[in-house]
Amino acid sequence: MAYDDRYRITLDRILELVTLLNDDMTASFARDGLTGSRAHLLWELHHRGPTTQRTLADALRVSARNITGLVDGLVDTGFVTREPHPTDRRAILVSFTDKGAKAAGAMDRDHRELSRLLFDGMPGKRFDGFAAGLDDILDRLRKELTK
Amino acid sequence: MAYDDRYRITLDRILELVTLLNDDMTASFARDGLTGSRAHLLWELHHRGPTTQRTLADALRVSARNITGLVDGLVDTGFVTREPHPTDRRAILVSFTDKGAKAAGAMDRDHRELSRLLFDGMPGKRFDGFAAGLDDILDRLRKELTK
DNA sequence: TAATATAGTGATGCCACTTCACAATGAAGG
DNA sequence: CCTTCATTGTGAAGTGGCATCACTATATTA
Repeated sequence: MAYDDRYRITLDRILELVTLLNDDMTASFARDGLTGSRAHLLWELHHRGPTTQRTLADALRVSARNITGLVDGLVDTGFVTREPHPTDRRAILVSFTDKGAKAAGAMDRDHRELSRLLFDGMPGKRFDGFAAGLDDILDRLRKELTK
Repeated sequence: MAYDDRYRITLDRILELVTLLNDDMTASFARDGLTGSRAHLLWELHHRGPTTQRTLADALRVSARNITGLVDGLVDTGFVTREPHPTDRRAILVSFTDKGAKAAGAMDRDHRELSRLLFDGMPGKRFDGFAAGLDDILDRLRKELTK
């Protein structure tokens, strides 16, 4: 088999992995009453603590307007609250409710669980080989996209 | 470093790969005047030839109603046409226009090009190691999602 | 032929995302 | 202090993907 064909087949497998991961995570979020975007916002909040909407917009790389909408949804469904910013009266701090904090914790656990599902019990050499190749690919892609 | 941590870091890298690939492909589609979903439909058409909307709905795993919308968009932008089905007067055959066929060809080339960008020049052993690990992961994930 | 299944579409609604315009507030400089 | 400029967030309006429900037209089958 030509190299070119092996490359294409492997790329197809990567794309299949993308789909499967996406489906798995989407389903998992849905079980918690979340969408992917809202979960992403929660994830960011989990790592930053109470955060300004502007900061969230930059972190998620979406428009400020879109953050307003996502936070609206998360407030309606009880995951976060909007608190006044202590020093800047223009700004708003988004914070977890109890429900939101719990959901973020669940995401943390799901993340660990998924990583175990993928790798646990895999021969060390295979894992290392995979990780090395993955790093290589990532470097190539990052370079391509920045240039 | 604990194994668990290596697993989590590697999962994070996979997720970064997902994002980068997604961005790259989305940008590429946009250059051709396409969205991801419309490109997906074209891709399917490329591999099947003139196809019924019902069949497309099953192939893309979306509702029939959604296919109507996607085809509407692709007709408006000149990528496909709707032709009567020769034997079933309920059904519609979606076919490429010249522009659509060219776009599908371009997607084919882009796909090859991307696979080369990712793998070309990579040491054979590293590629093999990556491919083996990828297959392993894919098996685990497939099993998890079917059960 | 009558009952039933199937292909496609209108209506309606949710979610993610954008740009543009604008109000309130903050910051910097004269 | 006060004017000018920058920034935060939101209303308005639009695009696109997606779903369900109701309905029409056309098969299929008993």
